[in-house]
Amino acid sequence: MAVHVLAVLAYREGDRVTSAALAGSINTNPVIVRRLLLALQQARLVDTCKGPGAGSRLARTPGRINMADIYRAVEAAEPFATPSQKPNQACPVGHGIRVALDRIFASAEAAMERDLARTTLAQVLVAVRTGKTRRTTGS
Amino acid sequence: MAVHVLAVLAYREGDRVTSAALAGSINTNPVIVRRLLLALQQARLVDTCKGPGAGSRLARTPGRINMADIYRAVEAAEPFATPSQKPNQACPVGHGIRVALDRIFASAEAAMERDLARTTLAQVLVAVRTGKTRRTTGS
DNA sequence: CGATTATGTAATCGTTATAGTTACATTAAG
DNA sequence: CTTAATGTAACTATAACGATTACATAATCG
Repeated sequence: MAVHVLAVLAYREGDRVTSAALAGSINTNPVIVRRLLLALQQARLVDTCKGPGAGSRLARTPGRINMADIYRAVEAAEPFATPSQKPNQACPVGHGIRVALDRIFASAEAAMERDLARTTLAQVLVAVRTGKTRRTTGS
Repeated sequence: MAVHVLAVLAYREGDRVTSAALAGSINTNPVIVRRLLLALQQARLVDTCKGPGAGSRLARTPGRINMADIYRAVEAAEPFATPSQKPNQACPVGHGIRVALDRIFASAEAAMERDLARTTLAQVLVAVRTGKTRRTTGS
């Protein structure tokens, strides 16, 4: 959903857009959009002003924002479910499994982010217009 | 958590283990374990028998089961949140964004699975025992 | 200054996913 | 037939997320 917000901002390149207008495009509530914008502000992806005639706009050109930037800005929690309860420490497997899995999952997430980084917001905008996804040619 | 189950099974290589015993190691309920085992059975990762003295064991050696196998067996839904409501189709961005994002996310997930596939259950077992994670040397 | 416009933020509700729990049917071994 | 195990359904609890309402705050413009 964060991508949608940024895509609309990219569409109106340069213009400031209000949270109400963004919410209209996503079919949601302005408050939801504002909460998203807070995260995007902290990540220095958007630039928001208050007051009449104000709103948000991209902090950089769409070509310099990639999907990994957005993912990191928005996705606070890990994509892997962390069990609420600790495993049985008495069991030889339960004892060390957490650390081992954390490493593996961190690596997997890093791989995913590397892939996401290959697509910029500008490319998403082109894909939205044409219906086809274009990627940077592999390294 | 599914990894934990399989790691314990790998630890007792060959032996059949009951869901109650597995639940003891994970500090959870036997029913939870059985629900996991159902998914692992469908993925042909474990072999389960009923009756007294029965239980589950690995269907292949730990060296021939990797993290991507387990991930695919267990993770039914996508890791990316799919908005409940459709975007506003009247908006030029809302119109085509779904398709574009689906492709990007599918690619990212594939990248993650490729990374997960680099670690076998046997390697996890070694890591659990030694406290260090070893991976296959990059391609 | 003061009215208007927009963001920031808290409180609350509904939905969904997952873990957990209890209960019971089913199957296989002895 | 008894017993030990899985298969499965029903229900509860919890957490995450979207949605909604409400209100404080800041900035522009008359």
